[in-house]
Amino acid sequence: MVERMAVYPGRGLHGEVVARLGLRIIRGDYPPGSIIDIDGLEPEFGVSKTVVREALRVLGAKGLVDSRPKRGTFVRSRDAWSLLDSDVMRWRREAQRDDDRLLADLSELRDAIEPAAARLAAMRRTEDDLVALGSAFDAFAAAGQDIDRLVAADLEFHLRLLAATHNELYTRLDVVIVHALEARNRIQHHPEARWMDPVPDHEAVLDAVRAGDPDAAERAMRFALRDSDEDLRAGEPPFESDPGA
Amino acid sequence: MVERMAVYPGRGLHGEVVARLGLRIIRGDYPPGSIIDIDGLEPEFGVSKTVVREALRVLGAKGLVDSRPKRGTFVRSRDAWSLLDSDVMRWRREAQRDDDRLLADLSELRDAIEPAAARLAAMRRTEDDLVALGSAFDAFAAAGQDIDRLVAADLEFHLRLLAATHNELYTRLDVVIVHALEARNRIQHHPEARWMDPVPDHEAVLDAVRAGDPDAAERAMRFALRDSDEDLRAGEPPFESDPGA
DNA sequence: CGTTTATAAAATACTAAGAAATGAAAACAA
DNA sequence: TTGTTTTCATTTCTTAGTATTTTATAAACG
Repeated sequence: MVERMAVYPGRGLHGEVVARLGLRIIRGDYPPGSIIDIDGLEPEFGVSKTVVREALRVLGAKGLVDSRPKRGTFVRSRDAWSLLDSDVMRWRREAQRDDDRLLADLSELRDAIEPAAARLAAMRRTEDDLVALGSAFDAFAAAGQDIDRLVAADLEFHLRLLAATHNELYTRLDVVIVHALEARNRIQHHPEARWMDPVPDHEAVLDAVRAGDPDAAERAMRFALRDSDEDLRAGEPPFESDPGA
Repeated sequence: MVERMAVYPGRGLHGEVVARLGLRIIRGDYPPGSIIDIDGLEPEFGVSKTVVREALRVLGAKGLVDSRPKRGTFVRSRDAWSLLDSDVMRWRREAQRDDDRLLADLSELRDAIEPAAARLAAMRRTEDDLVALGSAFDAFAAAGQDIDRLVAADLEFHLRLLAATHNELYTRLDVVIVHALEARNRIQHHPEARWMDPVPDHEAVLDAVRAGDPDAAERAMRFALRDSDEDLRAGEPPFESDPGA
């Protein structure tokens, strides 16, 4: 099983402050440019100034805030935020500010990354990669109607594929896959809306990667993503395409 | 001009510690799993324990370290590092540990991202985007033999293109472009190795984006990237392809 | 009148020392 | 062996105070 771990919250009191402040900023409670009253924050969270400062350092490391003598601690403009950071992404989803737009952005990024990753994986996969991909696929196929197992196996498969590129930067884009799938699964909640069977699409990708056929792998992945997108569009606004009925 | 700003170093004493420790970790001075003696660090950097702690918080936010009671503060395994973080990327390049591999990884990522970005840009570009792209291109064409101006305009063009996608996640992948170009320019230092004229390739991209033709934009970008890669291969190992001469 | 140079103040930045909480491992008991 | 308690190293947090940086203001100067 692939392990992933978010950094914040966790690890003590200050992590709590990081999480809550980060969420607030992303939610827009403190608009960019506005100054955060850190002395007022201290009693609010019931922690000492040191903890607040450490939390702000962490948020600063993720591009959310900056602080200078005489000017104060302020929220940086949105284009300074590390939007690809795992925590920032999670806070964004928790804020549910623009979940639709986020999902759209994530999907567009997947469209670029995953076919290319499939291509690279077909060229570079090791025996271990194939074993991992194979077992993820098997779990996928064996999940049947169990939504949770299905979702987990789906994620596992795509992450293993990224890893099989043996390109660390592709591998680190796992955050895109994780949140794209989570966001999608939230929308696609109603189980009775039987979507297209995803197993054949994934099998085609796996076969191409096994065969070491880059072109086929890329093509199969494009196909799988398109099918998945269609499911999504079909799942969301019920029968929007049939207003006359 | 597009503004970019690295977060660390800067902003006081603690930023210095962050930068130096980050570089050390990425350079491999403290191998993953090893425990960092923070009490010993204190006199070494000549700062108080608080500053060391804040620096470690920042590094923790970027996935480089973690610390737990009774176990100590330790370097996390490499696959926890935020390799897409701007600072981590810079430290990696400063460490020059595996600059070749990094450049290869970056190029492979560009191959996936930029054609897709060109496609999106062709569909979504605003009038402002076209003005910005146009002036970047003009600066590019007018740079002549001035390497520095040429490099700056090149970067500007590609960043503007990312921005024209109007997809924040694509836009934030600017870090990939920035470091890919910087790493490339370091290798491609010798100016007399006259590479292929890059202006026509960029012009084709610009024209397609102007015309709102996604397919043409994607194609043109692929073409430009391929030419650029060939320049690189031609520039590095002199005449390796002609061992018999 | 405009420009440079001192001054003041507001906020962060840093230091220092100690108390509290945590959790891993050892000691102990069943 | 297995489960429970105790120990203790280490981080975590608190508190209080000092230093530094930067901006804005005002004064001196040409």
